[in-house]
Amino acid sequence: MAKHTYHHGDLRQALLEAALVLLKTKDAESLSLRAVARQAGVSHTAPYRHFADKAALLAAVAEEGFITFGQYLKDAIAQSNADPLESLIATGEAYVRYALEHPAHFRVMFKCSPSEYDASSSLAITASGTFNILVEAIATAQAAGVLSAGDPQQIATGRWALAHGLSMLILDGMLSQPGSVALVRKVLEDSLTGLLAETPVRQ
Amino acid sequence: MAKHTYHHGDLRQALLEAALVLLKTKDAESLSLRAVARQAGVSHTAPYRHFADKAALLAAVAEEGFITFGQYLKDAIAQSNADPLESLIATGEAYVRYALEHPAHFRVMFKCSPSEYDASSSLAITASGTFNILVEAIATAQAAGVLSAGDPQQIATGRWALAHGLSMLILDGMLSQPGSVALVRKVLEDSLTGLLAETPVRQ
DNA sequence: CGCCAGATGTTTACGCTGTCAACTTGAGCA
DNA sequence: TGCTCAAGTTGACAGCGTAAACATCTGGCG
Repeated sequence: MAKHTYHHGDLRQALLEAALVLLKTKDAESLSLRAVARQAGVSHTAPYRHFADKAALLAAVAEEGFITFGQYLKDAIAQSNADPLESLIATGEAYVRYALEHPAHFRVMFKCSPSEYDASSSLAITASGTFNILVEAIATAQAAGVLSAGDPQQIATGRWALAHGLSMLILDGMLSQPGSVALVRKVLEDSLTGLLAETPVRQ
Repeated sequence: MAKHTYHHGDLRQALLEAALVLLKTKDAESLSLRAVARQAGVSHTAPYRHFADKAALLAAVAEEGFITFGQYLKDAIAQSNADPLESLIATGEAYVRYALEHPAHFRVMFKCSPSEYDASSSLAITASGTFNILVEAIATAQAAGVLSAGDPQQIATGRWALAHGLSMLILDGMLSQPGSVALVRKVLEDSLTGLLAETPVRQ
């Protein structure tokens, strides 16, 4: 398959890969449509044949991110030796680890304009699929009897928000990056056990 | 004080106010240096007499945000009737409320490039001052005996991260915005009491 | 086989952006 | 009074997202 024909063959995929290459070395801000096209060796308007606008390209890039991101979460659960509580800690750690290992990509994933989430877009479906990994981990822990009852969706929201906040704060330099790994685990644990001096009475 | 002289008088402050006006109606992305200058009724390079570059202007805008943001937190504590646990919940709610009421400004506050936090910049000092409000609320709760012992700084990090994550997720449309108020309170409470089925043993 | 229609990629152009250099204005001090 | 220098302006440049007009290839139909 000749790669140098006028017609590219699969430019859409090539553009996504080019974006990934740029995100490895550049930051999220400098990911311009034109830079992606250059990286793919194509004119600066060629992407418009495959994406409505820059936001659509970023949405596709974000979607790819959510897939590997979900893999991080699944791997973390798989390596928890079926310990449901350890799974919850591990997914939180994996969340932050993904953010630190792919900072630019992570930023793109969560910077897509809200309009991109409006409809039942492909991105929204993929993102909520990733979220569901967490929900199921919580349901598993509840079924094992180690986690209190409650809406798994809502509990997952709390865990997600905690990991997301930690990731963002570290990425934005508001937390000292060295030593943050130990801190992340401690915070994730505290959030499970609670912070009260007296153990609360549960019905 | 004639406002219409060639020399503006206090253009720096005027630019910050112009930025605030724009942030009320526009989103964070469209806050351009030139738009701020236009809003202030001044040529598009005038800001360079007061700010090194766009990032410096955004840093100043962010700093102003942290001040009113800190006021939200202080007000929340003041309205908690000296109940230390309620203070912790209320600060979390105030955090999210600020984010929802000033979404664009909130985004600017946490989008300043990490380099802006490098040195002991004015922004970094103000931001950590805001953070300290939380730290002190936690120390107060510990002194009152209602919160378990532990590094207040680290516990505050967890609370901050949780509120930050909730804010970001709501702003990015990943959480249904209606009904999010109740959810926020529930999540903040759960994070205090913990999620375990069995009450953990404390040493 | 020949050829045309439409998908795919290019060129050109527009207004916007951040930033720099050179210029002008005027306020305050000697 | 006149000089100096901070403060503001004008004009320019490259890069950006995007639209319109154009070029080129490919698949399917006669």
